Amino acid sequence: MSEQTDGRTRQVRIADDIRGQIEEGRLQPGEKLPGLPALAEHYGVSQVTARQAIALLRQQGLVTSRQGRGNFVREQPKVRRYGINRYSRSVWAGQDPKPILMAEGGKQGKTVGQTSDTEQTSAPAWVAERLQGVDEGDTVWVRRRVTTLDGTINQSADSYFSIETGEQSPAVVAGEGPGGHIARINAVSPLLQIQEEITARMPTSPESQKLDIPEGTPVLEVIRTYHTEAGPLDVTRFVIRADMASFDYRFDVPE
Amino acid sequence: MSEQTDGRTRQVRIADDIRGQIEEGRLQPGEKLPGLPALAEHYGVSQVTARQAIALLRQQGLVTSRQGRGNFVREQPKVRRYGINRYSRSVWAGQDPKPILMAEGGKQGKTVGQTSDTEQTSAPAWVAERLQGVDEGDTVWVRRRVTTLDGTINQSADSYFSIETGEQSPAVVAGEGPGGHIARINAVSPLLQIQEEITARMPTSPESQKLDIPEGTPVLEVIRTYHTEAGPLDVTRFVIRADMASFDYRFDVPE
DNA sequence: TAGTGGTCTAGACCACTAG
DNA sequence: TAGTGGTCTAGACCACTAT
Repeated sequence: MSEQTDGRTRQVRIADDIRGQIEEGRLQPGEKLPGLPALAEHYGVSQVTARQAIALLRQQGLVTSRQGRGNFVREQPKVRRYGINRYSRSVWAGQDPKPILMAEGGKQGKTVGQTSDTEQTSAPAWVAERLQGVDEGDTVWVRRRVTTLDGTINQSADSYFSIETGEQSPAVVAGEGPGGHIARINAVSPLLQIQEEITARMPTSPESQKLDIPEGTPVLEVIRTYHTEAGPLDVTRFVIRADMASFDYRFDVPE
Repeated sequence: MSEQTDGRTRQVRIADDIRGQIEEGRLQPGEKLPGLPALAEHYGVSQVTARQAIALLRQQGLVTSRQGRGNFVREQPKVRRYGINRYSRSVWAGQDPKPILMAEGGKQGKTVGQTSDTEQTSAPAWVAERLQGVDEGDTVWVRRRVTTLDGTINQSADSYFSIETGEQSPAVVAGEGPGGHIARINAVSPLLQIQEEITARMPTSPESQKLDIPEGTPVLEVIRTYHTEAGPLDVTRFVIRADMASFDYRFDVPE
């Protein structure tokens, strides 16, 4: 096992040591760690082992590595708070509402990107479970978007609609037209409730690439359903870098 | 770089290949992967590189490794849904309410563990921000708990209270007495609103150990504040295995 | 060009599990 | 005992960054 006293391997012991230095503030965010040769020398291990220790820290989201430059204590990006008042009627009922995501904390945020691309696919299970009258494998509409925030890619959002919705109101599916998306939904059928289901997981490799997610950063997966008088109309799955987002719910005590 | 055609390294290419097999269902959850020597042979790489590919999959939460046995496609544990009606008045206003976490989906769940340990500490910044009249570093009460669910450790919960709350109602701080925690809070001052703030991150090494979290599994960090007529009384931080939890919020469209 | 991190190899050795 | 994964090494070579 090549342990020495406790049950920790060399790489773990080195990682723990460095993590301690970060937590104590002796290594500041953005600061460069000693190079691999120096670390290997200092701890009396091979460079490969030193590198493994750094890899552990990277997986914990504490360190980033930049080839040809060095290893650095990771700087935490600003988190955006997603409060429920970003859905407020007063926001989207106006004529030129800001994008939903911008509703709150949009002070220093500038949305760029917003790739939008609409097509048909077969409904995944989790969509079928939530869209009325849609079974798994049925053809549905998807609108896929990737949003950039302050220059860094932030989230992807895939919105699913039934074929019927597409026929009745193409503008909703295409995400175009006057008045903002919620307002358009509301025009089709009055919007009653909003549901958000949240989990977290590690991104898959393609997601890491697509969203440019650094190692050691999980994603929040949010499934949002717009419940209208005519039933659920829009089921959207957001995948958001967890280190850039915080969801905030405040509600009365339910009866 | 030792790439061949695209920009992917060998380890990534192998990992992607195996991930594809998992997603297609050709490798079923719980199934054993080929051994490292076989993988190395099949892909024409060294065992170390094959092992690295497996490590990537482990980091993505797709594979677990058991020493002396092999690598296996990870089985997803059952997720528990945390809906807001676990806070319903009708649940805790009764005389012998179930533990909050059990309120919903408690059909097959058996809570064991529940270590509880109350002491004083100095308030962290995030507590001071939320507890009225408490500054960072002030002395406050903490009650720390670790909850076991169906035999596996599931979450830790640290509840913070001001010293005043401790004087006025020791039972609330100790988490003891008749009627369940929410009811006790409500008795001190009527409970008006509940706030939950959610993020996700990778667990630190000590947390991984304490909560027995497998590699590639992030944690959800939930900060729950009980807002009473007299202000926020209880600020609790939950750290929950993300692969065992899903939070569900459904609310009316805010004005 | 020199220094940094990243990938890969071959081989040694350790620890755990099964039969 | 044989097979599995886990750690570690030394050294080769690649890719990126600074100067």
